[in-house]
Amino acid sequence: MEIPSKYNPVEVEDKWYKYWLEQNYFHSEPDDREPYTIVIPPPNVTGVLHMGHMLNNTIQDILVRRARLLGKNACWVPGTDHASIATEAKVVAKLKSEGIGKKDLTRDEFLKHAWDWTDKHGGIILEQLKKLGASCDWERTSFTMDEIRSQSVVKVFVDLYNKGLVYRGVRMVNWDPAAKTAVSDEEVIHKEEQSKLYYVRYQIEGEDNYVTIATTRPETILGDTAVCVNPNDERFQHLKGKRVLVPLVERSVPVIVDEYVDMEFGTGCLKITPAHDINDYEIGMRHNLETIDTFNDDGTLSEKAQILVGVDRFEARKQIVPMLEKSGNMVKVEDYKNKVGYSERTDVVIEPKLSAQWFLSMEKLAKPALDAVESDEVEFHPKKFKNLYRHWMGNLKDWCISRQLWWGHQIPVYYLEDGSFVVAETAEKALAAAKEKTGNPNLTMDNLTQDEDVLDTWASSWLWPISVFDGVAKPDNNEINYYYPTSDLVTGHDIIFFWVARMIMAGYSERDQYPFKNVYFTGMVRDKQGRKMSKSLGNSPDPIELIEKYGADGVRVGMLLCSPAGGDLLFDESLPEQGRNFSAKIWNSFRLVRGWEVSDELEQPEHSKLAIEWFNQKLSEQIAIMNDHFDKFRISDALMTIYTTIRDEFSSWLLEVVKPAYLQPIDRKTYEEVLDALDKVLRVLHPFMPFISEEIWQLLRERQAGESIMVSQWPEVGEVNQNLLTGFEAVKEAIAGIRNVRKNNNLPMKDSLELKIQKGDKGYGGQFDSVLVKMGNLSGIELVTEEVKGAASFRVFSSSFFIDLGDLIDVEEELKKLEEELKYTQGFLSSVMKKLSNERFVSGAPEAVVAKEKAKQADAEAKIKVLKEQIVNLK
RNA sequence: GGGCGAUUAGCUCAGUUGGUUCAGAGCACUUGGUUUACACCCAAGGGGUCGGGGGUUCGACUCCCUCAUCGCCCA
Repeated sequence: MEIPSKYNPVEVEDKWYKYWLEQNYFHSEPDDREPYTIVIPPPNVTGVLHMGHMLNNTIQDILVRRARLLGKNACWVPGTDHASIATEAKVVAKLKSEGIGKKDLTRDEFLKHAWDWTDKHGGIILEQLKKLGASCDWERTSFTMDEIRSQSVVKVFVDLYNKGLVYRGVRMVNWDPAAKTAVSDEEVIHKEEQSKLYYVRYQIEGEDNYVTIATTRPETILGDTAVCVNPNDERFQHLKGKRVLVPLVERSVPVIVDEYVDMEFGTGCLKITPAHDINDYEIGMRHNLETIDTFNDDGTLSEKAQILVGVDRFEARKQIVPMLEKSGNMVKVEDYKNKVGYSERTDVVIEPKLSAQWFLSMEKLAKPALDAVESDEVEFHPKKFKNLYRHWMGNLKDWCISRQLWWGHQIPVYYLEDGSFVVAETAEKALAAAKEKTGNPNLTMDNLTQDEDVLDTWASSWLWPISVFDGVAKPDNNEINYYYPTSDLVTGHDIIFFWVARMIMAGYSERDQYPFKNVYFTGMVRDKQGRKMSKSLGNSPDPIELIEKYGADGVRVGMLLCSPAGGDLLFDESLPEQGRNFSAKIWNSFRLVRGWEVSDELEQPEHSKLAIEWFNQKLSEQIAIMNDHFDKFRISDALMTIYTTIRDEFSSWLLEVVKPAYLQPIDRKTYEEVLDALDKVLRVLHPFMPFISEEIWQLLRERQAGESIMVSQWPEVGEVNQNLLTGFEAVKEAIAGIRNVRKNNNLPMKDSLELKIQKGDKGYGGQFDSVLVKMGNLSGIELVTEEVKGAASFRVFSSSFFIDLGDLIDVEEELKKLEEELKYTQGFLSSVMKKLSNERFVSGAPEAVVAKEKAKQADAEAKIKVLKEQIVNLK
């Protein structure tokens, strides 16, 4: 068969992905095997694939593919998330560009547009993941707003309501005036800004005196209902019991006292606007203050403001300043740095606003979820995120789960005409409940109005590990019983609260069990300069272009090479390039092997037999190391292990040793054994580089139709013979020594050399002589009992190796080398002796440690003896 | 203001619960190499008082205290 000299990933990757799909290898059904389950963090339907997804899904695919090779029933459930705010914003924007306003549409009409939009864009990311090689069970693809998932969300809402955990309340919420909805605390991003601190004076009612307050938001004075001072503040004792007039609107409001006021800040005198500041709201509650909401939902001033009605809040701030100056109330303006909350979704400044919302009480839900992580029932990788989690879980506020949007799950609350309500999964059930509640059998649907709002998107994604198996509506179905709890979750640490914590809560609340055993937190992908990747900076490469350039395997390797768990990773194109280069290396190794002519006549040479024996042991050792890395979720370490094994041990050592002379055939036995070794290597490589491993594996031997490396087996780790491994390491060193002598003396590889060895006590064993002869191109090995005069030399352990150079030897150079080596060894010995002569070390340290130090002493002493003799001989 | 985390080679980071030559890997760099798979390569090499200081210990990159710098989260 003709093997192309260059590996072509694009062609190969498409071919095998198609094959895997045809063979239905990705699909899982419950059976007798141990399940291994991952649910994908569902990407937003609005999104396109970015580097974060690449990292995240590469890791998931590695875990799933390895589980499959380990013989587990692996199931990776894909899907997407409806992303209420983000999607609604996109749809509104699209409609606007077509001249359609959301207000012009009915809810149903709008939803039709939203569904069209979702149908068109929603699957893009999943399609892109196929290019990456993701082995998801596509038959199970779920969507947070499909029928089963929607039923699940609604049912859970009703259940939690019936348990008394869902309640309706008026609260200060984070209002997004652009999206016209409440958002959760987690969706508010605080940014430090250069702003102004305005000093405004209020006239004391009935007097000609004033009191000055400081504020960053002068436009909110229109909603002031008090001025507050600290009860301990001597400066303001005279104000107690008095009233002041709010500037411009001339409203009379009381002066109140509250410990909350910081005497050091500003003037020590605080204006109170209960409708527009969370702290003011709480003070207002304590003092029974009036609440005047001076803003409309879109951030413009309302009728209640009396002036500047209809003007946007920022414009109002600009306009009110000259008005206050004119009225004589503006005292001064200072520059001031403060933090301002922005909406994560729309990037507009969040407005604290009082409104009626649905809340989920967190206290009961949080307890088991916190315990689970504390006790490592759910394990976080890396562990450091436990601290963050504990801190957050200990300071939980109730979760505002309603959103003033249309795109999402409409809240299953139905209001009667008298304002009371029933909560039910469907309209029919609601009607029945309403009839029962009112005792009026004649009620119809026309008498009921469903709550306009939808639920927060996270209120559906927190059920994801359960709802993808329909475990909410049918809590005892086969699938949920088999696949749940899932095995591992891989996600970014930025959504630990949004998503991970809430899934754990839902897991215990719904099924009294954790949703996943392990959580692997990935870092954030940043650019080379450490900046977050973003569209506006244009610093994010297009993943699909990267795949086309370096191959999916290359990109996967590149993502992992720099990605310790939890730490941010700085992405640079040299990384996938390195991955691509590695593909080429593997390909060329394979080409070498497949290019050999095989002879049935030839006996297996000793050196080949030894090298194969050694490599099999070495590979076993390396796989054991990889298994350990996997167990501890050190995925990039596992990759690095197989990377160096292939590049160094397999290609540079095994293949070089067994390689026949130019145009000479190789013996059958060696050839087959090398193919077997490569077969194993490919199988442990497969999770990381699924495509090239499949391509080579298929070309390696005749395969039956329907066979694939992805459903083969992860190699077993056998007994490892440490003597063999250390013996071979000694040969490697000896060969390096010979190469050095050649290099230093300009002795070309093609000229064979005679090697003399003086064995020490525990030195070179001689078992690998044939390997040494081949790799060093030696004409022979002679054992000697004394140093060889006038020869170049080097030492491995306590053996000395000599290469007679006749007159060619540079005595000065050789002496210099020996002196240096002697000096180093003596220094080493003295450090060992220092330990051994320390009485407290000998008595205090474990026996094994002391024994090792003694062995070091013996080795060093032997080496020093040899070196000294040689120096004498040379002189 | 509160909390968490980090600080190790030019860069990005490991260092597995204090003990072999433990100061490492990859990349980058330097030198040499058209050996008959691979220059997307091979071989060899340089480079760090493990942020500073103190402590515990026979022994500290590792544990404790403190300071400095940076980052993240929360208020």
